[in-house]
Amino acid sequence: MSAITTQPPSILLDAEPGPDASIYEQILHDILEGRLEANQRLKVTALAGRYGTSTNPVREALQQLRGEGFVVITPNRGARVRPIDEEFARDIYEVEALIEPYLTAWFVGIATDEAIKRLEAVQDEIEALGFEDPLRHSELDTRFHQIVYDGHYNRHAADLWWRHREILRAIARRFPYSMVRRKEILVEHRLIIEKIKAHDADGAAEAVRAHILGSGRHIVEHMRSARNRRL
Amino acid sequence: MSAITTQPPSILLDAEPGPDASIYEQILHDILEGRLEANQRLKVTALAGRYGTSTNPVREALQQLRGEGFVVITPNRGARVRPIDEEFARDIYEVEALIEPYLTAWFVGIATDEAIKRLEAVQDEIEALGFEDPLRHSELDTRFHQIVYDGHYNRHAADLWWRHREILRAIARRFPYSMVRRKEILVEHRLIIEKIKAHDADGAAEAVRAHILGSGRHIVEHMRSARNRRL
DNA sequence: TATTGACAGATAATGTACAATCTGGAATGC
DNA sequence: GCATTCCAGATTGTACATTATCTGTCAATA
Repeated sequence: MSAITTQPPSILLDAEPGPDASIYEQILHDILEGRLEANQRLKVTALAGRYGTSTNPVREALQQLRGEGFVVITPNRGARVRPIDEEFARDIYEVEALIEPYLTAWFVGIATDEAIKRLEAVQDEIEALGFEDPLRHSELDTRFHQIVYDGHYNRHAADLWWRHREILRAIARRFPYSMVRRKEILVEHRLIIEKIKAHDADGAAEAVRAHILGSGRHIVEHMRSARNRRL
Repeated sequence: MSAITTQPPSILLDAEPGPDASIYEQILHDILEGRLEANQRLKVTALAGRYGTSTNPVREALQQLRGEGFVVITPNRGARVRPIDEEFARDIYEVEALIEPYLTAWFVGIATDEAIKRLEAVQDEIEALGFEDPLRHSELDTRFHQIVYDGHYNRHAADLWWRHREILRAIARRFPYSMVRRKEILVEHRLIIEKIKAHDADGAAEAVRAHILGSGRHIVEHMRSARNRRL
């Protein structure tokens, strides 16, 4: 997939979309959650029934999702869920390993003490939580990075990050963090904060890069072994 | 805007979409070409009339374009053309300055003599043409980079590049290259080829980065001065 | 008998027409 | 002058018609 920069970064986060949520949100949620699985055919009439509306809203939602890359549509043959496989995850991580350091480096230059405090507060909360509640952890982890990226002047890059993040979170949700990886995450976050506090833009960027690549390796290996188990 | 990786990278290139082209292609073409200008309201009935169909295909095309970020839709208020202004151009160039070096660096490792020959052939053609025909130049320039990026394993990144490229080409079409910039482009391309031939991945990446940033600066300055003239 | 190809019916996508709902602004009354 | 009401215009949702694709049957052939 690949698009430019979309509409509102659709803050759907983890919350279950209520019955008043748009068809788009519901379908996307079901895709990310795995309820609509990879390559599954998406028939408009079936979806219309499932979500209790007529076909047109479904058709439009599918077109939007296609534009965003979550759905593949073949003319006269309908839509399918775009499979989110290892390669795709790896591809996204590698792009993130470029974008996030770039976003971070700029943040270092403009970071206020107050912003850094917020960063530390979130990190404290993460450590206090200690991976008990995976959903909550994911939420906090997202907020950690959001503090850094949200104020960036490059909205396009920030939006790209958000889009990628949504996908990666959906994947990560399927796998628990290993004990080793948990420790690494904490260390990496602390290192990032440290570099930011020292106003070391290059160091912060490099720390973020390592953080992304570490997470990517971890997830991709998880996916691979899950796939092998299925064989 | 920001999406993931879309459908077929819709090879619309420069060719005028024929009457059999999809509504999506026609609208996108008209947006990139400037016929539908920034912030202009996109009324479904009007578009349906313009392209000779009913409203539904238009609605779906608009949703796809929204997913891709070319159109902004507000609930119950309809769609508008997303303005492609200086900031947006700059944002895209900066992201490209990250992605293209990354794509190039890998190419250096797998580049065959044959691929390098093709690269040089295109470059020869570019120099022979000498900016006479801007459209043809743009086409060749795209092909030059395409040779490098098309075979990359990271389809997501390659698709992102293509999407960005389409937009930047649409912008660049509005402005002629200055004499200085023309010379620079030729030099930069030759430098890139040279680094690739030397199997210097880092050098090639850096050369590409400089190339992108140079083009970006040139275009953004053009846009800025055009805007100032309008005031 | 097994394989292939054509045909037919079912199923689903795509396009058209229309109804319902919302928005924005003009007209009206205070 | 200001708020309210009302109406035109546009979006959004529903129903239906048309067209394309898929599947399974059946006959023809090797």
